[in-house]
Amino acid sequence: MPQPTTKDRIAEAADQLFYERGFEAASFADIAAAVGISRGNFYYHFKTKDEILEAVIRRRLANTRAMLQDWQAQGASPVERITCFIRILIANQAKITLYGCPVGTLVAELGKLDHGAQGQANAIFSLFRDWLCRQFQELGCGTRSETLAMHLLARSQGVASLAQAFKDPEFINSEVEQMQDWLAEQMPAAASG
Amino acid sequence: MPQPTTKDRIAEAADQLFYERGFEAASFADIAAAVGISRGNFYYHFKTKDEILEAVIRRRLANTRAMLQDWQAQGASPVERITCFIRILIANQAKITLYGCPVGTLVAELGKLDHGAQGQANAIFSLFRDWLCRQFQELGCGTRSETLAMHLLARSQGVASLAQAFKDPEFINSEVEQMQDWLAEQMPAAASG
DNA sequence: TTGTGATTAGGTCAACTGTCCTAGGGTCCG
DNA sequence: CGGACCCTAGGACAGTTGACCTAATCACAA
Repeated sequence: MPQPTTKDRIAEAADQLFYERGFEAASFADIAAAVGISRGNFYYHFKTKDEILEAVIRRRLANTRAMLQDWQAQGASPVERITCFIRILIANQAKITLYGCPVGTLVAELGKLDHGAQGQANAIFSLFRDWLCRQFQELGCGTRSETLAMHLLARSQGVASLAQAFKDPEFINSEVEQMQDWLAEQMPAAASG
Repeated sequence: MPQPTTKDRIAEAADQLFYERGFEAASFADIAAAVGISRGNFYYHFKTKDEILEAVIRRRLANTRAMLQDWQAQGASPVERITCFIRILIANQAKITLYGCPVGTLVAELGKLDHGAQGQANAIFSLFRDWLCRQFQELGCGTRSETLAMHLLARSQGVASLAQAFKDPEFINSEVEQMQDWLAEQMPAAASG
């Protein structure tokens, strides 16, 4: 299909607005204005706001899966692939400085709202965690792989949080370098060197 | 004063509710119910919601300052004092697993709302950063001190984010241990050992 | 052409928000 | 007693929200 459907365009606009303003703060009217359709028209495509949220999460899950597959194909070694992950922070530097991590901020907000979709949103984190875990296993980290994956995920989250708080994109560069050094230290062969 | 004023009780209840539900999601009605006063009565004590937010931030700033002073008195060495900081994650383990970091989630939300008070809320982060920076300087880390302070702050944020996302208090213990090991490595005297 | 289902615009609805007003209950002082 | 002042309760206000309906429009097949 060459043309994206209206449903897709709504999901795309909602995706962006949920990121920039948060799930609750982004209203139907905002999304409608962004797509260029009338407010009432929403009901035909999505019956509730939660349905839009689900569509946005499904969209992000699909995009994340595709990205991970790309990295799997691009990176020759596990270290190169994990480096791809670390570099998202740089690729999205400007947006992260403004709005933080899309996944982290959404999961945090849904958690505070006791929203049932928090589990679905968290599946994006799980996607990254499991993929990273597999890379560390290939690297030969064995049982430590899951711990290392969670550790790297946490550090990325922390970097995004503080970069947004202090509006400091440079901090991202500094931490990314440290993460790459850390990654080099995790290679079992180099551990004793 | 043995009895806290109504204004203080409002600020205290708002503090907790802003933490648990977020600033926007916590309504006047919620806070009023928590304090046990009528909705309309708010206007006498706080003219706008932003005034309540300012009071909450002032409250948190004061509490943070007091806590840092306590650590300054308690910890004999800089390492012990920094360890105090790391251990807040464990002291507040249950709440962090439910609601994340109070400072980080508030700053992130205010940032997304383009709220003018983000700078004030961020001052809490600066308080921690500057205090940590001084500890690292005393430890002999010199010019690296500020980088180390920001790094430790970021890691704490990351740990809180993921603990809340995965609802996993155990992850906090695991990361706290690593942070303490990392801290030991930063001591210049032990760098070559 | 007519018909049919997909899509849209515009508008209504109750519920809730932060804001604001007013009447009155306390308490102290003269 | 009476007036002044701090505090409170309850309700009214305009604005916004998500939800929902209906009539009109579109594309396309028979």
